[in-house]
Amino acid sequence: MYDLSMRPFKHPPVSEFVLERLLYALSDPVRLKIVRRLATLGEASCGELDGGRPKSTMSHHFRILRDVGLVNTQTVGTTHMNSLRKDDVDSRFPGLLEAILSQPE
Amino acid sequence: MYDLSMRPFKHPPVSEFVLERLLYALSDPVRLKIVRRLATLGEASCGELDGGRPKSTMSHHFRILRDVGLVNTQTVGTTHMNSLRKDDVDSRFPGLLEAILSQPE
DNA sequence: CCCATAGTTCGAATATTATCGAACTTAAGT
DNA sequence: ACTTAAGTTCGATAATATTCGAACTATGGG
Repeated sequence: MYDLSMRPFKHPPVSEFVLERLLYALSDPVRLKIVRRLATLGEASCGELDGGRPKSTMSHHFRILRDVGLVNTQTVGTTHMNSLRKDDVDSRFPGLLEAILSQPE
Repeated sequence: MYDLSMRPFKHPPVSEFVLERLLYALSDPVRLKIVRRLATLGEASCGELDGGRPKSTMSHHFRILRDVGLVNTQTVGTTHMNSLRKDDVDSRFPGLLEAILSQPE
């Protein structure tokens, strides 16, 4: 009973970003890798970033990344294009994303 | 059957630090606050940092902080003195700790 | 209109985690 | 010795998370 076009994803405003939740989101290896790849690719569909993992698993991780404000997802045709909310995260937590993503893998 | 003096705490070498685990450790509000206070105090006993929480709970959190390499604990008399392994963390993850701890509470 | 594609949602199993009381241990003081 | 102080460890419980299959839903193409 859900409608993709009528119910776009909820993206929290910057004012609702919470440091602890952001750190938690990034503490999962799968999610950290997603964020890393988005940082280099600029944007990517969900399918491009699964490492052979089931769609439902990836969908779960993307939702968490969206919920904490790290990722923006927009529907383009049948695919969901994801990108980092870099400016938003930077404005709320200056230097944080850079400090984390610049660390060696 | 444990012996405090014979079994000092295990502190992982810098080479074993793992970014994801460190982020996870800091994603808990209780632990993040411990680390924040250690950053300002320099060092503190376990008791000084409980927020009225039971000792067993605090002991749990300190162990996690030790296990990921964030905190050093040494026995001094009957108390355990904790301090941040700032230099170690910095050497492995330059700028990370600063970036996290400088964020507004 | 039918079908494939892309991804979400639901449900359930499994695994981790947080919290705390109770029992324990060591060091230090009396 | 006895007692207190400071933490740790154990055990149990409750809350959360991860993973994935199955069913579902738009969109776009033939």
